[in-house]
Amino acid sequence: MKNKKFSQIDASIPTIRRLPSYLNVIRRALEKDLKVISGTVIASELELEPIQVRKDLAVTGIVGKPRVGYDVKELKTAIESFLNWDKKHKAIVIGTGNLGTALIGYPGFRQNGMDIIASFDSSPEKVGKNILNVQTYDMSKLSEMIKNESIEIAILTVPSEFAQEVTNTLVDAGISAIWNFTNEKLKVPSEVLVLREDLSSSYAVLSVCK
Amino acid sequence: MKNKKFSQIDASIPTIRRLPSYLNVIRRALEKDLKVISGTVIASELELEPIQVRKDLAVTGIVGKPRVGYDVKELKTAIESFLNWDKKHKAIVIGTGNLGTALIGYPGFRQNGMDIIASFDSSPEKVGKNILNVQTYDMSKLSEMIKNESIEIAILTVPSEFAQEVTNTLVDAGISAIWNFTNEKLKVPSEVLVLREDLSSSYAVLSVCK
DNA sequence: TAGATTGTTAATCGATTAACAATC
DNA sequence: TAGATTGTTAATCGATTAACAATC
Repeated sequence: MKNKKFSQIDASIPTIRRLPSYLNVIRRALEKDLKVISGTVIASELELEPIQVRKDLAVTGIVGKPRVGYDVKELKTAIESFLNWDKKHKAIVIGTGNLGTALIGYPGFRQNGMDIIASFDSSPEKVGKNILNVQTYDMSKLSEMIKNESIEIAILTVPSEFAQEVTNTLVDAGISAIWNFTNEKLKVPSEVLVLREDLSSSYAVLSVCK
Repeated sequence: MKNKKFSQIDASIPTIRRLPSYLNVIRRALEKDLKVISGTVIASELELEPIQVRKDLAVTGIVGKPRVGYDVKELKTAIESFLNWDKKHKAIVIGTGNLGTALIGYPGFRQNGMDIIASFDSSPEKVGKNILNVQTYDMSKLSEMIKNESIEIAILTVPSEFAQEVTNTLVDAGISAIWNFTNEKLKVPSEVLVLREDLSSSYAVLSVCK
């Protein structure tokens, strides 16, 4: 694989967010045994502009062939590598309600390097249970697990009123990224990355846009 | 409530997405019996720029008082009305797995006008079950329900491989908005609004941004 | 070859931020 | 009154889109 120049981390968030869709299309092309795929084709499948696809793909360092397109295998590798989806990312889920359980089973995670190694809940009847081979522990074990297992991502699906309290524990234990599925605005030190998955804001878009 | 001029629907998507957070802060202020709140205070609670908050709030038609801020009750009403959260929106959930079940129970929906009146599943052992007073029906009833009950929003949480098939049924029955929780790019006619809730793209951001 | 596609440089578009007069 | 905050107009910033030469 020729990476030629290493393009700095100059990918915008919108670009990063589109890459998984490209990867979907490309993986499907690979299943169909296509050797080569053009930005034009990817764009039309996703109803995007070809120029946007080309610009986005460029950040992964891929080099295409004029008139032909991109080598499918090479492109798959380039995107996976750019996204770090070719490496394991240890994660935990905090709160094993329906949402937490759904996320543990989400196929798009495991397929792409996310390794959920444990879940946590404060309810005694959930502790000790096993969800798709993921063991549920008591909250008191949270801190220890983060420290000992070098967890990268904490997926937070507890009820909103406990969100900040749990976050404080996570931060003290040295977590580096929190995926926040609650409606709470979390207060964290600047070195901790919080990504908010905000269903209310999406619902707002639906409500306004008809 | 003085709405003065009716500002066209010239709110950007990012603005619309921020409004629910403002509403959260404002509702909390109301619980504390505050009469008035400034954009500066809202901004600092959410770690945003005051100018952004003022600009965003302006789209709701609210008029503040220099040196004082906004009337809390008036502002709450203005945002709720702008978002159409003061009206009922009939919705259905298709696919009552863990994710569908979680969404049926999501408090931020019911509180803000979303009225989930039914759910659908293809598995016989789920049909007839009751989740938080929401009845699960067989998929064969889907089309009829949409037509008879004037459903506005279909929340799609079926496995990806059935997403397009179900979508076709929804579109044929005359749905106007689909909230797509699958990874599938849905093909719909241009008059149907599809909002994709894309966990893969968020996971990509987390993976790249450390 | 002719023509489709890439990749780069420039133009456009839209959202965020800054500046500041008006105001209570 | 003095000073904090609003709301408007202008400037900046960044992402998307357009144009086009290079190329296989």
